[in-house]
Amino acid sequence: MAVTNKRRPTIHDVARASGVSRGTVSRALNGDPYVSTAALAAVTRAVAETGYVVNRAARSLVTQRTGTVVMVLSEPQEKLFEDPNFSVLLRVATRRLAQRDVALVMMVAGDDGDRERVVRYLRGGHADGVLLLSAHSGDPLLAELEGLAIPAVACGAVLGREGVIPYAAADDREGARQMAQYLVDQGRRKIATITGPLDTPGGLNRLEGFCDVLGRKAVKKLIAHGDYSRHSGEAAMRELLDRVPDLDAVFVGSDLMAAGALAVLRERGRRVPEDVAVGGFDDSAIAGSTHPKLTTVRQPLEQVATETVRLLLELIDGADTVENVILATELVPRDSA
Amino acid sequence: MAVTNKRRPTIHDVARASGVSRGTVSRALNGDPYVSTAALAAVTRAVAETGYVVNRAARSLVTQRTGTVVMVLSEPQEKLFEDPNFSVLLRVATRRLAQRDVALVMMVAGDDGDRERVVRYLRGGHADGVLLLSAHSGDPLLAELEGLAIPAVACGAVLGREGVIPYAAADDREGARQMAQYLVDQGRRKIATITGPLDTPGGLNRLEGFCDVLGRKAVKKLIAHGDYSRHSGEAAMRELLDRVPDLDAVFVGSDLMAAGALAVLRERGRRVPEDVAVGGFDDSAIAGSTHPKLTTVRQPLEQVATETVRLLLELIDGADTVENVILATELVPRDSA
DNA sequence: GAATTCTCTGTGAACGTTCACAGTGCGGCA
DNA sequence: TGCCGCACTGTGAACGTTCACAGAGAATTC
Repeated sequence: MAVTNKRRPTIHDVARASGVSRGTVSRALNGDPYVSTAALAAVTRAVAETGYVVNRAARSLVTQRTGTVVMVLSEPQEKLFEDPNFSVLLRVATRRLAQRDVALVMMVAGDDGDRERVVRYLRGGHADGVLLLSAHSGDPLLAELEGLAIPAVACGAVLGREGVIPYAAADDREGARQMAQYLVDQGRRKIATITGPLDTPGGLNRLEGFCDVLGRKAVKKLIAHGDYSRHSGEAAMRELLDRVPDLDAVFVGSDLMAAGALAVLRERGRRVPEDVAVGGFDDSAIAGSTHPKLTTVRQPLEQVATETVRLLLELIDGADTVENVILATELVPRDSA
Repeated sequence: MAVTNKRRPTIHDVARASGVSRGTVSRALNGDPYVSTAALAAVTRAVAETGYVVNRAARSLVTQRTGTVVMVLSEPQEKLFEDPNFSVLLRVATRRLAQRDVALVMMVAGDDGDRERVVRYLRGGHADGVLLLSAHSGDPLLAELEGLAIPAVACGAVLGREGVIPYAAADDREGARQMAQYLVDQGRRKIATITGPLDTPGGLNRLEGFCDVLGRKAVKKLIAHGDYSRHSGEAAMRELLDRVPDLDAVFVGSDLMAAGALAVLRERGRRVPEDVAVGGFDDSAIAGSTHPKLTTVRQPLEQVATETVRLLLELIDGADTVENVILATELVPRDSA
């Protein structure tokens, strides 16, 4: 264990220390089978001795691979920070990639300037793949991405490009069905819904699932739209109450919006769940902290993240295509319904 | 605008296209003043024409700089995702770094395996600097970091190393003073507090500020401890109510814990703010979504992130030392006090 | 008018890897 | 015995930059 030396040890140092050549060290390090056991042992010892760590820059200069993946957050309104889901995705993805010694670079693609930076970064070949988060269908980044021909995978489907950009996601539609059915089974008769943005899979598919159970025509007047923000949940709830004063349940497309809806219901003097039952979606941290606690649909975010990473790594490793992954949801009954 | 060419253009291509030498292109690209306006124009044009983007690997091979900074999350309990502050820090830091064309790679340092990976990454010279998030004083990573002699800056002080690891942070102590004084001014007489972990600056300094106003001896029996989680806020509130049934105010060290405390107060039949006033800290998203809305202390997280990045870049640019930055807090009166 | 400085330019070397190629020695097989 | 293939090894070149150096004119100074 050498004291802090000014110069970092190179592969030459390891070669000298182990008495073999550069090439053999490289082979030993990269798991080439044509390395004698003696050489392998010598190299292993020398690496430990010198504290050698491969220089990625030099390696990627010749291999044309970077060992880096970019996570792009395309969140136009800066509401990312309101979304507790995001942190889960980040944490899990980082870990999974780190296990394969792949570094995760974060980039925000909020405005045109951001986007240009992302594209420049990718075009420069600084990453082997892209992990897309909350990409909307109209996102101009998507077109640019396709031109780049770089492996890309999304967390949650990218609407309109389901066949183009592979993804892993929760089964939003089935989850919504579960909740709608649950409300029906509780004897609710006038069930409204507050959707997320319809250009996101969560917004669209949760509405679809809702309609699957209740009938598209029957719920026509019982739909209001939000944008996943708490505030939009409040606004949509007000709108619904004005339009359909006698509603007795509402399925809200995200826990955060549901928290907003709860506040409005209270403000309007409706008791939850006695007068109005409320169902959320996500089972995020906020679901346990509302009053009353939120009955919601749990989506397996950790698994979504794990699978997304797996897909991306497969593509990077040369797979031509990969199968999308859809994960099951689970209804979590609490106090609001 | 060439069609997707197989080979990425190199500096040689730009040199050829602009009729100058490699060296001149490099100089033009890096803002060297000794470049004629004619050459600069030719290079600029050629870059646009060829779609050239510098190859970072090649550059960092010779400059020994990577253009990369690591953000390390040392959060032993996986409660990162409960913390809305974190996303703000991440978003702002990413942006600020991107503006300087520095990439941000994320690493989690939860267990020993994680930590080993972080150290190996840094020892390999893969990053120019480190951004520490929520590092506790006993974190073994800190010692390793010092041995590495790599620029490191923390978001929030690292207790016990304030003089070693530079930081930007909110003025926790003064913020706590503001809240304590506010509660006193409202006529509250028996003011308790729930602290964060005392090995974090937020835990310690907010308690200090509280004591500054109320007197250390006077509050001896009125202190309970939490760990920033919602659940710990509930437990601490119960403990306080059992010990001091006639308390009429409580200053809670984080909004999330305050949300827990509110739930317990309600459960025990105390009206907020009539019977008990509650003050939080952070002004995070949750503060607006509790019932009643939380009176809290706003810490300028975006500024904290901005300043942290600035300090780190200064160190990377060669500054020997930098001054810690302490930012002012602001009391935000809402309904809970 | 010569010497000196200043601005700008091109060139060779180096950064630390991997890869392709050309061995070398050894055992088996005809 | 001679030949071939096999297991393993070493070496030169290449990846795409930047940097130090040297040199060419032009401008400035004495």
